[in-house]
Order: sequence, then C-alpha cells, then structure tokens
Amino acid sequence: MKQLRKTHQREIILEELCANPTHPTADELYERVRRRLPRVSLATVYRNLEILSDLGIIQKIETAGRQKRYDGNPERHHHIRCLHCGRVDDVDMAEDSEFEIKMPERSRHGFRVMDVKVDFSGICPDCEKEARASRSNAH
Amino acid sequence: MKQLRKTHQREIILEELCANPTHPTADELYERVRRRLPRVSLATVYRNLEILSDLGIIQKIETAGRQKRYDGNPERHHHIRCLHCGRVDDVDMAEDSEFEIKMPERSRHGFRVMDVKVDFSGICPDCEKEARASRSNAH
DNA sequence: TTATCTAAGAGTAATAATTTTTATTAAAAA
DNA sequence: TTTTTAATAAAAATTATTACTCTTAGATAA
Repeated sequence: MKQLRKTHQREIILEELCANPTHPTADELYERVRRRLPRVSLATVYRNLEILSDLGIIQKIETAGRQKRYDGNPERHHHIRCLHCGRVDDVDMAEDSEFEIKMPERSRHGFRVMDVKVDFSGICPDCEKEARASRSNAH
Repeated sequence: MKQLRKTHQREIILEELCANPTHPTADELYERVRRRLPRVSLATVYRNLEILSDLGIIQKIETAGRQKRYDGNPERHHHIRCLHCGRVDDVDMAEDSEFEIKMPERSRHGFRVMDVKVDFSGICPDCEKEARASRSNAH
C-alpha cells in the first residue's frame, strides 16, 4: 500500500476547491491554483482531484458529455445543472423530503443494485432573467 | 427546415439497433452494421444516431466518463450499468413503484427544475458469477 | 425521364478533455 | 544525512466524438 504524501500543491488545490461553494472544472480550479502556484501543472490538478475523490475527501461530479466538476463537500447530496450555462449548484438535503428513491435490491435482469445517481437539470436564475430580458426586447 | 432523407444506411443502422435489446456503443453498432454494409463509415453511424435521437426515434444513453450508448426504445425509462463490465440494461417501469421521485419546482438557489435523471449502477449477473468463481478458486 | 438541388455518404483530419509517460524533485523514513 | 519512492512539471499520447472535404444519391421539379 503506497502512502500519501502531504505536498504543498495538494494542500493548495484542496484549499482553493473548498474556498468557494462553486463546483469548478479542473481547468477553472487550475487557474485559481495558478495564482498561488504559478508553476503548477494542469496534470497535477487532475491527479490530485482524482486522488482526493478516491479517498472520499472531495467529490467528483460527472455529468455525461460535459467536463467533470469537483465539489469540496464530500457528503452525499444531489446537484442541479443549468441547461443553458452549465453551472452546477447543490440541491439541499432539506428538499429531499420532496423526492424519495427506494432502490430495488435486484433489477429484473438480475443486476445487484448498488447505487443510484439522481441529477437534476433546469435553468439557473441568471439565465432565466437573461432569457426574459431578450424576450421582452423582441416584442 | 431541412428534410430527412430515407437512406439505406440509416435504415440498416436503425434496424440493427432495434434488433437486439442491448444498448450498444456507436462502435459496437458500427461493427454490426458493417456486416451488412461493409463500406459504411463510423462517422455515418455517429451522425445517424445523433439525428435519430434528436428526432426522438431512439434514445441516447449518456453516462459520465463513458462511451455513449444507444437504445432503440425511445420511451422514457431508467437504466442500470454494470460497474464491472459497463453493460447497460433496462430497469423495468414495473419496478418504478419501488422508487418515486417528486421534483421540486424550484431548487433552493432558484433554479427552475426541468428534468431529473436517475441512473442505477450495480453488478450484472455474469460479473457476479465470475467474481464468485474466482473467489472460490483463491481459497 | 431527366435535370437539379442538397442531404447524406465515405474517408480522413481535427478536437478536447483527460491520462500517461519520463525525467526530476522533494516528502518522509531510516 | 542518506535513502527511498511518491509526487511533480512538461510533454506526448489517448480516445471518443465531431468537423471537414469531396462525392454520391434521394427527392422534387421540369
């Protein structure tokens, strides 16, 4: 078992990820980290995000056909993505009362069900406002 | 508005996709189509799968970080993916009684919620059997 | 039927996000 | 301090998918 080393790069990457409640992509985070470590490599950011999410310290948000995003909060919670600008926000657990998922133990074809992933999509307030503005201009 | 042409390639692609209840990737389907149309191009398969799913004739199964798969059944239903081999199967609608999702109208941050995607993952019967066999060999 | 228009085809090159490789550096153990 | 090897920087590779270019062939009109 190979042991984990505490490197300066890794510390800064984690710090920057946790500093904001946004869910940056690897390259967005890279830009932020670069302000503090100008010689850091994008591959280092990717590698560390991979390691940290494997360890359950952070969370990887994978959405089909889009860049991966990363969440400094490792706790299980759902996300909503803006269909227009791609922005990702948390869906509060308090709202979970409004939806409920009971997993079957086996799917009909005999799969042992181990996890279920719920992803919301919609339009964020900013994009909605923008759309409304351009609509009223057109008329 | 550009009109759709009925081409031989498109017909075969759709036929082959619907022939099996599997959910092939573009290249798997390409191999199948190639047996009937040896000169077909992979790009043609991709283009037609795109067109057909845009029209709602088929369904694109997009899972983060993995190849897209395609489903000849356009009706809304859930899927389960094997974490080991990547195979995708349908989760029957009959089972939907076991889980229920009520969408909130707005997320806490003011997103207008428009859709929710539910993806199951687990271990398929084949991989489970295989795992069991290799475990018993080890002891 | 024949001419015309253009969607769609084949084949290939390009793209983009991510991962791997290689040589070097630096944590941490000895 | 020396040694070990995980982690880094930088570059190259990978891989699925898309775009491009030129050609072919459905569909419509003459």
